[in-house]
Amino acid sequence: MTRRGPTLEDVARVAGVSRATVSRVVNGVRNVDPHIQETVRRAITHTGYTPNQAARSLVTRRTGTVALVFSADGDPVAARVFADPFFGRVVDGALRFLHERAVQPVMLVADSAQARTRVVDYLSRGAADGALVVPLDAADPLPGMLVTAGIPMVLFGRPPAEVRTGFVDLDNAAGARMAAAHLSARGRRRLAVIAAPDSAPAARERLNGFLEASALAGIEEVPVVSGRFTADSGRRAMARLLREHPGLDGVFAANDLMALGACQYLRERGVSVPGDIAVVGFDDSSAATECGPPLTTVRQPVEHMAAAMARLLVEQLQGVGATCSSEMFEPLLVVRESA
Amino acid sequence: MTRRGPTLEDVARVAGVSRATVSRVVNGVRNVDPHIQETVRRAITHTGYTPNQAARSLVTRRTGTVALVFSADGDPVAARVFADPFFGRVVDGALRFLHERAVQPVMLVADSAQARTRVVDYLSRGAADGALVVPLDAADPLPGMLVTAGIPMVLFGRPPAEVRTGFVDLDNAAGARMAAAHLSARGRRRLAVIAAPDSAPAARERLNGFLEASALAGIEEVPVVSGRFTADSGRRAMARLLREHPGLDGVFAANDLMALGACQYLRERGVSVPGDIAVVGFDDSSAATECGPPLTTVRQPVEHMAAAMARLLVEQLQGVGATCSSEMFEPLLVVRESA
DNA sequence: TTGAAAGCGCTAACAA
DNA sequence: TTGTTAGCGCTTTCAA
Repeated sequence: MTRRGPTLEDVARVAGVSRATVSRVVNGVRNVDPHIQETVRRAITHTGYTPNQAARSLVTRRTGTVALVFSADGDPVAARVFADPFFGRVVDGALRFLHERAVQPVMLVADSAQARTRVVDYLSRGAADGALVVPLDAADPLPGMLVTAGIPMVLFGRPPAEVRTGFVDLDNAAGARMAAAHLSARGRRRLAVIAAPDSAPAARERLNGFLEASALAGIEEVPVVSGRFTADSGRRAMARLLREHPGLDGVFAANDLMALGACQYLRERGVSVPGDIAVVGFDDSSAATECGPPLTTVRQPVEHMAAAMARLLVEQLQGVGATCSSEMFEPLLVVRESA
Repeated sequence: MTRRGPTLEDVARVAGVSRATVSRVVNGVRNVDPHIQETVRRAITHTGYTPNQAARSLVTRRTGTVALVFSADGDPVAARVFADPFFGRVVDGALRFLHERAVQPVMLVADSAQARTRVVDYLSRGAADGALVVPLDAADPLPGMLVTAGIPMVLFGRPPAEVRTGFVDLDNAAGARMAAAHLSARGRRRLAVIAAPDSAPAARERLNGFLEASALAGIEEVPVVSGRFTADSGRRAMARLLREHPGLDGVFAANDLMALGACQYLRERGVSVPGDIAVVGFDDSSAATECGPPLTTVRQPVEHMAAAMARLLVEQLQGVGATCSSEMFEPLLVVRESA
């Protein structure tokens, strides 16, 4: 199993030059006689030479690789990540950018304490130059661990205050304001919110933005019930809202999955959406289109955000950017049938 | 940006021993005095030492890393891979196995000629020890390229005859025969198939198996419409079948996502499933249970297959297994409500 | 059981 | 413009 290919030395011998010259040709350093360059190239194809990454990294302290990490605190990440096109959009945006920069992206999954340790190890050993981290839950300990380990990284979503790192994020409050404006423009006056735990900063911003815009529209009393980002928690929240506030005509949920749960519950109870109650979600994930009826929701420009995340990391690695720069993005209201 | 941590040398100095001894402790080689072991361990935590992967790989010719590659010949892989729970199961099965063997899996995406070259380069340079390749189309050139480059690899699905490599595969024809037998046992006689492009050998085997078993049951005329493995293509195929063959009472789709799309369409048109038309899928992915009604489907033991793929590769890397061993798996009919 | 020393294959100063 | 040389940090003989 010891694949031992030709080395620089071998190529040098064949080409009749020194190792250094071959290295220069391989790495495209100028100041090499075009004629010799040609000879060396021939020798390279002739020998079938491929650079050894380990040897290279040992001296450059670089791998040319960046990790894209999907991280969650408890459940199997794979089942979640590979069932929601949202993540496909993240991958697409990040990979496209990195490819253009000749940086090789590798994807990692961290869905247990053990897996997190392994990921931190992997990066600490220098197997990749930095990490783009997509945490599925706000309470995820991985970002903190990476900061502590001194790994260059950029996060998808604003980190907790104590974790100092670069990130990209959406103007969640603005998105929520759009949702409120849309509902009130459609004449809905008795609004409610299915929010999410305060531990997720994005969730709080969405709630606050919605309340703010409702107030501006003259709607003061807006009942709030908290869910946990899951469809099931959404349906439960909807049940409670319906029980305690029977006159509702509009609901905003802090993500699509909860909006989906709410719609399911309403449909089962014979409440028409949007006839009786209009529902607006957030994310524009696959759940939005699969919902019955398709969700009106607030869309994040995920691909752009992912590309920006990659750019921030690359700049940081090149020593151009700061280690903590961040970038904000604007959401977009997508009107479908639910509101 | 030159993260330069403590080295073996530093630890050795602190512990008052030689580099070699520290190396032995780090790598758990026996024949080290327990007392000294303790001292070294203390020195390691004290200095915050982490091994340098490049230096290590340079001498061992190993990275302890294996690549899981998703590969397709044309379209953006990410959008497809991250929308089909099937791939989540592959990832889950492979990762679980590799984690237990202390092998770090990294996932790569190869969806263009350029990306393929990069993946081959990545592996040729020794950034990972081998590859588990999941080709989305049969015409995919990547497996051939990797064989040529001498990269240890195992494929998901049987490769073309000219590509000599290890693989795992499902008896797709047998699964499709089960589907046909089930439908005809339930008294369905007017069957149709939502197939997939011939470029996917698994898809062709499923189609052939179904037609073969239908013929055996005395059902000769079976209309076939091709989808592209997505829910949306499934709903479109269903629409066409319904239009062109209004008397259908049973449909077999080459994967669950297309079956799901078909069910959605039927429901919308007020066609009862399975009352009017029975639907059978293939895969038993999470789409099967999320479908309304839950899908009767042919289950692939995907996790087992992926684990086997990982095992074959690891054995090959350890010099235990042959470079070309393969393993076949049997499908299982899972009867739910749709047929 | 431990240490000394020889590389692994490459890049990058520095000389020529 | 090219070659010489000194490491990068680690594992692994080989002696002691």
